[in-house]
Amino acid sequence: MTQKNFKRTLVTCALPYANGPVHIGHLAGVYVPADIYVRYLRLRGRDVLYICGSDEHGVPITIKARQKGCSPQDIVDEYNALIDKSFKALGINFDIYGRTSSKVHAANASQFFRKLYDEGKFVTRESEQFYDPEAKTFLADRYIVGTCPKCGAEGAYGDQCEHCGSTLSPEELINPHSKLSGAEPIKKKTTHWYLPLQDYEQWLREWILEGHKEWRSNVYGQVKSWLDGGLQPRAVTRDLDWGVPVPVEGAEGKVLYVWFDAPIGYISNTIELLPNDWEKWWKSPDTRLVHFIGKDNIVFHCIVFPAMLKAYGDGFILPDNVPANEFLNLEGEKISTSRGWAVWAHEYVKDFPGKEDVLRYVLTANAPETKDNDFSWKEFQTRNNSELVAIFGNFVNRAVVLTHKYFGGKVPAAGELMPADKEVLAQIPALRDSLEKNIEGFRFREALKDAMSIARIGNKYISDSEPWKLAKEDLARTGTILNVCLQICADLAIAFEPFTPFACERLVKMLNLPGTSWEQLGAEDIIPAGHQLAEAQLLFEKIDDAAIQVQLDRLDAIRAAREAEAKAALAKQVQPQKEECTFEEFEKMDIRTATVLEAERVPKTDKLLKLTIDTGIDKRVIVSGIAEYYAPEDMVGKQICILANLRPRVIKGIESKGMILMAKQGDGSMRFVTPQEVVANGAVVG
RNA sequence: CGCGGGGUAGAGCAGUCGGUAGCUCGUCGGGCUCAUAACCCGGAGGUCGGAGGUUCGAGUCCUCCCCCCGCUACCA
Repeated sequence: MTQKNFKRTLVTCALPYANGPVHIGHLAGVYVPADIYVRYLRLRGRDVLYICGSDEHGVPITIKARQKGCSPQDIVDEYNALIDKSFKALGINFDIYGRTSSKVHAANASQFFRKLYDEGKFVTRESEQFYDPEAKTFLADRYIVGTCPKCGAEGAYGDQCEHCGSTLSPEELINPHSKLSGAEPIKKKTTHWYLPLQDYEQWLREWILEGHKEWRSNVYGQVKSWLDGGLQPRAVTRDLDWGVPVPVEGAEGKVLYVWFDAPIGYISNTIELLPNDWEKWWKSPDTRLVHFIGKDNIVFHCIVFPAMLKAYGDGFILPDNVPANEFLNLEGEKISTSRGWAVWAHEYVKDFPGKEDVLRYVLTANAPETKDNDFSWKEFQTRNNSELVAIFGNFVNRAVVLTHKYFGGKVPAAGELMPADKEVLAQIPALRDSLEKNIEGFRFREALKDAMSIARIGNKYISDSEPWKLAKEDLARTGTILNVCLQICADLAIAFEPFTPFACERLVKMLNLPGTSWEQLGAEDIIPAGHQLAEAQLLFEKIDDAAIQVQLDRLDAIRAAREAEAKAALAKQVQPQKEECTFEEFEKMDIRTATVLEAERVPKTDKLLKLTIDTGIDKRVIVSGIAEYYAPEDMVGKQICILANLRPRVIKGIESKGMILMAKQGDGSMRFVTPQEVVANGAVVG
């Protein structure tokens, strides 16, 4: 895929937003594939720089800080540290994990803006936006809530009603109020700077649509769609007090919009790491720039950021590829940070110590490279037990254990190779070739299969040649076979390094190798005869059902909590007021207190109770549909209110004379209306 | 609404230029016993979302429709 001879590769990963931990969706979409790519390039001795960091500005962080009663800085400090730690624990070691709240970034982003500003690359626009007079801040549509004009549901957002799904604008909301302070938003004029993207349309067209037809279809298609639709000026500033201040006089209270701010973070973080040498990575045409991102980020990395860099000029290079992944679901449902539906990286490393590779492996084997995919704990277990343990780990164990058994752990010399041996050894270079092509073409799922094929070949070879049988009559031949097996083990240590680095480190130790390099992969003499192996140890261990059940239970609990919450929200929903009625109409209703004397279920019904009650004027029977909420024995002796003069009606063969008054909630549940203190039966309510 | 990606065996995925549908796991049967009840061989299982069309021939091209996910809420 590489058309040019690049001298070095700059790899960036989407900056995680520092208002929550990272989860498996982030890992599968961006960080694991990027890490595989970087490890591979390093193993090949290529010059690579690997950049990431937290994205720490923007409205949601200020909201979260307000909710928690702390400063935005406290929030980002917490998550920056947590995320950084999670990545390291999973073997994802960036050259720098920076942050957009750093001084270096503030200076760099500010300078970047200022240059474009000075050169007239922006346009300004005045617009009216909603403003919260109490919180003294402008409000995004999302932070204005009110009653939906279409379905009447409460709590509809300024952009959409989640109850009926209609798309709204804040103007349409009935009784709009700020989610922050509850105040009614007012409209206020404000001026912002915009990057006129349409000016770059033709250039983008040529650069991507003509020049990068090799990009993934989802990326290419998305870009084409945007370009065909026509580009609009895009705001690069916002009214907010958290962010990089707009470095222009009279722009107090304005900061750089995060999407302008964040990608510059890639550059800032490079500057922070290499203050004197960073330009080589960003301004040399022989540097290859690759952005790893998720599909929601395509527009920003393929259109907005390149347009920014183009506008800035000064030799900035553009991405050579943007291998965006689709999304990963969890147990069939969309991953959601706000709803807690996720597997968090920091919790995983706590729950599965020493199994960092397993997650890396599973997320790669099932990576959402071409479409959204699903992560399930059952699959996680199966892939560990049937693939990592049974195929990879087991093969290594077979080879090493046999070497210890027959040769005291010393690598036996290879005698004359038989056709079967040669055939096996010949397959490795072919797989290496495929592996290289797949990784360099960003097909990591395929590449992982290639690596696993090496272990499959090993298992087949050792089964077919049965060295444990030969050991009795022909120890030399046994030695040759084991020598081949051990070379394959060494191949595995190299080929799997990008995918499962921790296991490969253990394997290298077991094989007692000084180190590995990609160039050795496929050679027939990676481990010399006579070389002493270390003791056999298991590369991977089985994961039992109990460990999986713990995770499934946790998810069930989240699901249950969410359903309970939804139900509670439903219960709160209030019916609109009924049509006006006259006093005379009300007077006609004979509402009075009564006491339940007897209660029994009506046979063959789910909801009905037959109640015998004392109304003060008589004892009568009322059939009521409350059995789902009250058991008969709870009813006896209770004082309630009834509508006494309701026309009698036969229900299930029982004449019901009147109606029990119930308070009915939005979710359908009911409660009695009972006098606060016991009163005489027959007291008229009115 | 529009646009982009996707809809292929029980599950998860490949299918490059159109030429009798593949891979991994699971499942069933057999073999082996060195190995973490692991490994090896074989079988069963798909009208390739639906309907039309082009073609000697279509999962692969064209048209229409249905479903899922994104692009609009800074959730990769």
